[in-house]
Amino acid sequence: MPTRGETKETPGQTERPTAPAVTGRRRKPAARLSQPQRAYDRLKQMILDNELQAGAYVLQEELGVMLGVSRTPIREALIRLEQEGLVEIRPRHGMRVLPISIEAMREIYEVLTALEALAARIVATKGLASHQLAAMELAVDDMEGALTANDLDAWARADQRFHALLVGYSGNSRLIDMVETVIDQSYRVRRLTLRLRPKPVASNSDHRALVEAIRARDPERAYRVHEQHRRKSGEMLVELLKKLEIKTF
Amino acid sequence: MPTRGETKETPGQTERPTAPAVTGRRRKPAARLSQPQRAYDRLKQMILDNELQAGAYVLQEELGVMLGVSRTPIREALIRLEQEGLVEIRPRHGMRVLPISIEAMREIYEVLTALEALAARIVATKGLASHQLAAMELAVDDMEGALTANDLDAWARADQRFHALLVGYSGNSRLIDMVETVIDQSYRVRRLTLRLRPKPVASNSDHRALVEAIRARDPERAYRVHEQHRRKSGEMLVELLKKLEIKTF
DNA sequence: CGCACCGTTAATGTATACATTAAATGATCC
DNA sequence: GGATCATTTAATGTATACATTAACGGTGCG
Repeated sequence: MPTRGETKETPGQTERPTAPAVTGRRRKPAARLSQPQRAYDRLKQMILDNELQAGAYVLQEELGVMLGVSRTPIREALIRLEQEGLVEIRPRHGMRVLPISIEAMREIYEVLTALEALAARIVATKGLASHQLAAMELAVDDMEGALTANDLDAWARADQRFHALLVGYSGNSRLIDMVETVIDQSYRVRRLTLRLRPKPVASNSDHRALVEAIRARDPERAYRVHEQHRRKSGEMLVELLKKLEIKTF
Repeated sequence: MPTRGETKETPGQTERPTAPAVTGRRRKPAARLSQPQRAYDRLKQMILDNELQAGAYVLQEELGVMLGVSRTPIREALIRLEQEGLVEIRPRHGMRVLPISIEAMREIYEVLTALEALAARIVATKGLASHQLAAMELAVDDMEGALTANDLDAWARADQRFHALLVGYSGNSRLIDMVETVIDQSYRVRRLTLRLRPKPVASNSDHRALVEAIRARDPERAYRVHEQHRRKSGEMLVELLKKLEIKTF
């Protein structure tokens, strides 16, 4: 497909190229963020960091006290978190951090695989500037280094960066948002299983193969390689969860 | 940490098998819906029906008067609509119904194609009960009948039903939600171009081929057939929009 | 005549008061 | 003793009052 510059910028949604963790909306760098935005950021951070235990009910009032605001901004933050699938709002019981079931992980990796494979195809079709390719390669190098140094957290960060770069380079804002949503939903499980899973050694050759396919401008190879990659890790995670015999996280 | 309650069930998200248009959340059949839910439903309906013109700014106060509620439920509804990519909230100008650009349509059909093709693969892998296959075939029959009767609106409804059935049968709630989001985002454009596009005659053989692949339990064929189908219609729509030389809808 | 500054104001952001309602409790009756 | 129903109550749902702030227009100065 010709990468013709379309008419203009998309007046569509918020854009957020490779944001790492909690961002949500808003982009004003200097402006003091609104209370709902701050509440959203902090709550999301607490959920992802497991400071708010999955399954736990917390009342709006308590959340307000925790963050030093009234219930109004809390409610608005909760609505967003609910729509992102991180919490559930139950009429008289407060909000509940949603546990992730095995079945949920299956669902998540199913869509994640399809979406990221699509991103790989798009990126390989468009081609990348050399500094973009370099950024992806750097991420792979960092993963390799982290593995050698036996630093699993550093590996996870670099891996996350690699995938975020790939998806971000697709330029499709809807794709980017959707991937972020499911990545966030499954973040806790990945984190908690990081030290229980086999060392991610095979990952790296997958990543290098993807970069090569992109460099070679071979969309179908990029698609296939990356789909396989995500499918494998998804299946590994689901199997791991089954073995752990823990129903939810 | 104010941890209350224990890890109990593992209900993922809201489920909504084949809901046709506006639903959002909540499922209580008899219960009177909350004001935010009602506001959300009505506003979404008005947006999709083009009663709220794309690009138009409307103040929260005005929306409240329109729906007979205060700003509080309106705000909560707007947050959801914003997150679904239907409106934009601008600090002092009210909310704005987002116009759909050509670029946005490209993005939407890119992810829609990937997600529905995934649904086709899943459904063909699992297989369908005979009444489910019958429901899909009925939708195809209805499309055919509508075409013969030259009733484009009926055709569009049946087409929508067919695709909703396919995605719903995948059983993947995240997939279902994501498809619904982009379908809603692009609804207005499809509606407005319904009479400008060539008669959707090829569609039907695609649909029949998909049903056949599902019946034959051939996931890769189902995937391929449906990806082609959505890709074609996406490209057709984008080309049509370009020809119309209208930048946004 | 134009530009910048400042005060006004309209709209939102936020807190709070009030209404509603489902859950919990206890008393009563079988 | 147990179950049902009325009552209480705690939490949310909703409206409203108040605070904040950016847009706008007018005025004065260069």
